[in-house]
Amino acid sequence: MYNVLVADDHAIVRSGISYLVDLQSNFTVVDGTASGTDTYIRVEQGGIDVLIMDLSMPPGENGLITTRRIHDKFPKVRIIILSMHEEQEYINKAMANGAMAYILKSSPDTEIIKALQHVINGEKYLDANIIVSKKDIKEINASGNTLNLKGYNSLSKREKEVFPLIALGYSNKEISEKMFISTKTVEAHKANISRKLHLHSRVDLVQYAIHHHLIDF
Amino acid sequence: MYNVLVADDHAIVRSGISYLVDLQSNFTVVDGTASGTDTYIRVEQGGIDVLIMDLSMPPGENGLITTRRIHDKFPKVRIIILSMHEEQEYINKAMANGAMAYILKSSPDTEIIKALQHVINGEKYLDANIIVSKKDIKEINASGNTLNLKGYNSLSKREKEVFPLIALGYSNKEISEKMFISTKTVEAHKANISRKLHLHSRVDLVQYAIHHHLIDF
DNA sequence: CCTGAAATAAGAGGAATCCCCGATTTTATT
DNA sequence: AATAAAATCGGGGATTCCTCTTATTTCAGG
Repeated sequence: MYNVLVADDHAIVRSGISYLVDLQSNFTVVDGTASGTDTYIRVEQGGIDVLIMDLSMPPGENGLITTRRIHDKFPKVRIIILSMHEEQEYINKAMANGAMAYILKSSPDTEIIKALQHVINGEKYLDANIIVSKKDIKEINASGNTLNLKGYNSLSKREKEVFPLIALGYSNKEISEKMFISTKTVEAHKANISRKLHLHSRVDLVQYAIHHHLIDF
Repeated sequence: MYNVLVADDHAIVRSGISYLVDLQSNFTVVDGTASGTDTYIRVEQGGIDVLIMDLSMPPGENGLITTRRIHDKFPKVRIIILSMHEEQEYINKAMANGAMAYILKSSPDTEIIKALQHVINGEKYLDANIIVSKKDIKEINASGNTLNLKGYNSLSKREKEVFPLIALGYSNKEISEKMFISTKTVEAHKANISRKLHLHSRVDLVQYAIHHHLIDF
């Protein structure tokens, strides 16, 4: 019988997972935690074979850092990450920091069971619904090495003007007319923003703008 | 015996809620859905007394707009919103658009049970962990937060899926890959949305999506 | 069974964007 | 004054997007 700890900031999710895990004859959920620090403390107390953990548990320490800390001190604890994010970046980081399995919250319940069975056999497991391309892995490794911590403040005055307009859906032409400059200049600003902030698509720009409150809703 | 429909984009969460609800002697979960449009279609088919729904179900129609649509057409269906957001703004909008209860995902499971019992008695219910002032309650009852869905309802299911993706900045190609259709089909959906809602630019689309809460932030 | 809406998608032509390069002028800093 | 950064714009080719037209399949309603 393997003892399982469930870590998720949402009690409902903990209940759901606990129910699923307890249905398995060789697993039992012994506890639940709602934050990274609490999870670490609970693992420290011993008796945990498998940890099923969400990556995002605001506020406070997130699942990724907790994964790293627990894996360093208690390498025997198998960590299964249960996340809503299916971007390659999250998966890579989780696996690189000590996770043995990565499954999606949107996947059928059977994925958790599969992950449990794999990790107790010492095998890694990736959600069957995750599509991984070699190109993606290359891109992550390429961009991950060049860290830019400057962020938004590294943008110039003009770039800061252009940014929200892009996020709001204005075309290069519309922006150029609004600012009385050529579309070529808009292109330049746009490219500089993407380069400085390591954003590679319009979606990235929109998300960044939203999260940094460059646009109001 | 009351029939419950559970709507959440994460299968794990649906399982957890279903488990909890089925433990109650007078409630039974009859179905689960993962998107706003699917939820509406399921309610349309009948036999649903209570709907427990997440506010955020990307991509596609979100829970708020689905609440409004279902409440307009099927006012007898009691809607319980289960959300990760505890900001007053979300609560106000949900209640103003037809929800009978609002509970937090981070609350203990007992909150769902309390909400169920209240709504079948025709009473509204707010999560006990939410701090509400009397002033806030007045604001909840004010009608400023209600959505107007004249045009939106003329969109087809597929168009409602494409719309938020466009607003979030996805390119035709990215949308086509996400939905496993050709870029030509995406173009067709896009053109139909613009025609039906009389929106002529991407900015218009984004603004409409924001004001009608088609996208979650 | 017929009709219409919905979902799918192809072609063709022109507009816009993206991506590489380089260039000039203005502004700020040292 | 010298240097650096910012802001401006262009060329050219590849890609994508827009618009309009047409067409097939499926499916629900009368």
